[in-house]
Amino acid sequence: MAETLTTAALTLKDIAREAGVSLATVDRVLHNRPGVRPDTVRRVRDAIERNSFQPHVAAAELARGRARRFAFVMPSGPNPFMQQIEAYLGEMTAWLSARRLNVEMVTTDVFDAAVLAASLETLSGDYDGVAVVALDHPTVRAAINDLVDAGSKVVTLVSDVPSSRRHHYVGIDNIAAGRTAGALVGRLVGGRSGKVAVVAGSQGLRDHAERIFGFNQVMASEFPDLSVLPVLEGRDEDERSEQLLARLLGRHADIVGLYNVGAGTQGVAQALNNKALSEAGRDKVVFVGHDVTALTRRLLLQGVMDAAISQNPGHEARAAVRVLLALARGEPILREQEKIRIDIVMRDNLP
Amino acid sequence: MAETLTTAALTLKDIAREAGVSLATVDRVLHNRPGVRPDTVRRVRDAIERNSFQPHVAAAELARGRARRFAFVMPSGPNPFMQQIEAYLGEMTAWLSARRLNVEMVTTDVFDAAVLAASLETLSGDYDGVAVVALDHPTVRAAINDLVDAGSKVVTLVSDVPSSRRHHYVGIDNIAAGRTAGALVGRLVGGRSGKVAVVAGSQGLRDHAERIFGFNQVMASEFPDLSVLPVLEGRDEDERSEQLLARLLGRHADIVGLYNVGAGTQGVAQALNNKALSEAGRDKVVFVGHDVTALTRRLLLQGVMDAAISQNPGHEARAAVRVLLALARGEPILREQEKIRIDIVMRDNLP
DNA sequence: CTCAAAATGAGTTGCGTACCTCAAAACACC
DNA sequence: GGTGTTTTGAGGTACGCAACTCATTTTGAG
Repeated sequence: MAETLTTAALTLKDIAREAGVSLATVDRVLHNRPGVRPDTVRRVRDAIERNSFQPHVAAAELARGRARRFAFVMPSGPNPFMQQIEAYLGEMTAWLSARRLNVEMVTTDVFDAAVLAASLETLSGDYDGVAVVALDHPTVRAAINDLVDAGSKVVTLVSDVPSSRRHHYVGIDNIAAGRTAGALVGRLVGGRSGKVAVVAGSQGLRDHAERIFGFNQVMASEFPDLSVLPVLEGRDEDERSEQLLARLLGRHADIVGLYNVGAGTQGVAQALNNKALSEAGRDKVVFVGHDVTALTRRLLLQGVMDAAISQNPGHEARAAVRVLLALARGEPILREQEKIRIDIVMRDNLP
Repeated sequence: MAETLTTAALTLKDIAREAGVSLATVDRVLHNRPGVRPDTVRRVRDAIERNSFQPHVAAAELARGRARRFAFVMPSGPNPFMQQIEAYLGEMTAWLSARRLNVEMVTTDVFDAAVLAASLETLSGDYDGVAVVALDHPTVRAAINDLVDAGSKVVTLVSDVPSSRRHHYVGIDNIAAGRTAGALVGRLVGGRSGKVAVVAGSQGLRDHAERIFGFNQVMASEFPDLSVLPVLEGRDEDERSEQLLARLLGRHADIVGLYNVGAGTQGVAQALNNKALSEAGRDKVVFVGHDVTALTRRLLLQGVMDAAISQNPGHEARAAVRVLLALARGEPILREQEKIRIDIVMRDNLP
């Protein structure tokens, strides 16, 4: 009827007694300090293991004294998604200062490898942890590795650099996101056959490329009645996206679906809402895009957009902080908790 | 370019000096202990406010000494959703014991108000916090209020008792969940017209009733071509659900959609997979249900089920612990973080 | 066996708060 | 003014660990 999930509360002193050594030696083992025989190390580790001893977080935190410094390296442009991340970090201030954590925002041009790498270099050695929205480029990869070597914990945010030695990635699986978009477009089109348009920022961006890959995968294998048109590269700009898409819609009368991979949503929506189009009596185009912002929220409510694939920015911000903290403390990471899920947002489950 | 989100690290001593009182007095104010003139209380509060002082969580936790005890009151039956919650709590053991938190599972018949209330009464006074999957019934409400009066922090889990004085509810908005299910069934049916079946556990359960309400709302207002059949009450049992549904499918040849509100999924799926049905050359029935379990996962992959509305059980378990801890510490709750979102899970974004 | 180096023990201090005691001061009341 | 009560100050101890010093023991190489 009742079952306890936790163990007794041992202290380092107990471990020392168990292992037959002094507190000083346990301390040396626990912090990988030199001057302990391998044999003794093993005995201490065994005692810790046997009793599944967990150092008291509060005591450890209190004893170390100095506060921890984390840096968030974010794009400098007016990106709503990033602004939301900043906003959520702002909401955590009480939480952060109660734990004596200092979080600093560093903005930079994350799309220029050299600039980004330079920004990262300036942080070297000064921070316990760094979260960075990273471009996947050799220069950036080197900068990240340098940070790691300097002792910082590094977490990539939103966009990963898998070839670097970063400690963790906080963000979604973009291939799965693309697959989900594909499934949604296919299903929501509802059996009609026709063409599907894809608008992306650039196929050079890792996350965009991966999403397109996943999207095509699903379309090819599961919706043979739908054919995907060549990807339009709108560079995440509204005007350009609108023009390209408008032209495409003009050329193909049988477009029934649209996947907008990145930003430029405003332009895409305008191209879809074009008067000439609706007057031609064409079917509604199923429109699936990314991220819940003020704009996409409105479009979903209006029925212009049918579904948004969303990675909760608040969750990303908080997860990044928690992961950095856990890494800095040497605690295990709750992988399930820190995993960023792919949310499907439709009108009725708008958050 | 760089911006800090946190404030200086003051201590209680600083506040005492600021307010012109001694440490003891600050302590009395902070813990609402008696024996301080209202005027002095104000001076201390002002000093705290002015400096936006935050007590050091780690120090407070260390000083109080004794561990905190939390109880989770859960249904005793073999409910996969609840089992997942237990499993996720199990994964947190390291996290919990590092914070000296004791979590105990108490199983009981949560569907019997008297039994549940009795279980709650036995916990009175012994726990810092209680999370309970609660039936909304006057007896239970009273028991919850008693717990609150005895000094425990109380959180309702999955199913709420809004009229009680519980401190927090960790779970989804079930009306919105029903609306989402409605939108999914409607959209995935893809323009066909016909009838929609609804299978629930019982309309007496608050969460089921709310889901049905939301579902009907959307169906009525947005999908006039679909008519919802009277709700089948399967009592969350497989056999009963299967029989009822099979009979209904036999009577109505034009059922195109199905919403399974609660459990009994196995039976529902079997009724749908009935040979006689497929041999009759009928269209596929769009099937939307709740929760991602081993079973629904399989059904989604097989294409039998089209979408699952999910409230992430891991998230619920962790949120309940975090909320109880924050309440016990007197910390503010990060509402955005602890809000349980309604996830739409389809084959391609299976977690 | 000798001696230096390596390993270990014993101990201290401090982190910021909770919680407690006891004495002193301020106050209210008659 | 004296009395009793309320309010405040001063100080101590404890929590579990990090980080450090210094003395002592053990070890291994010559």
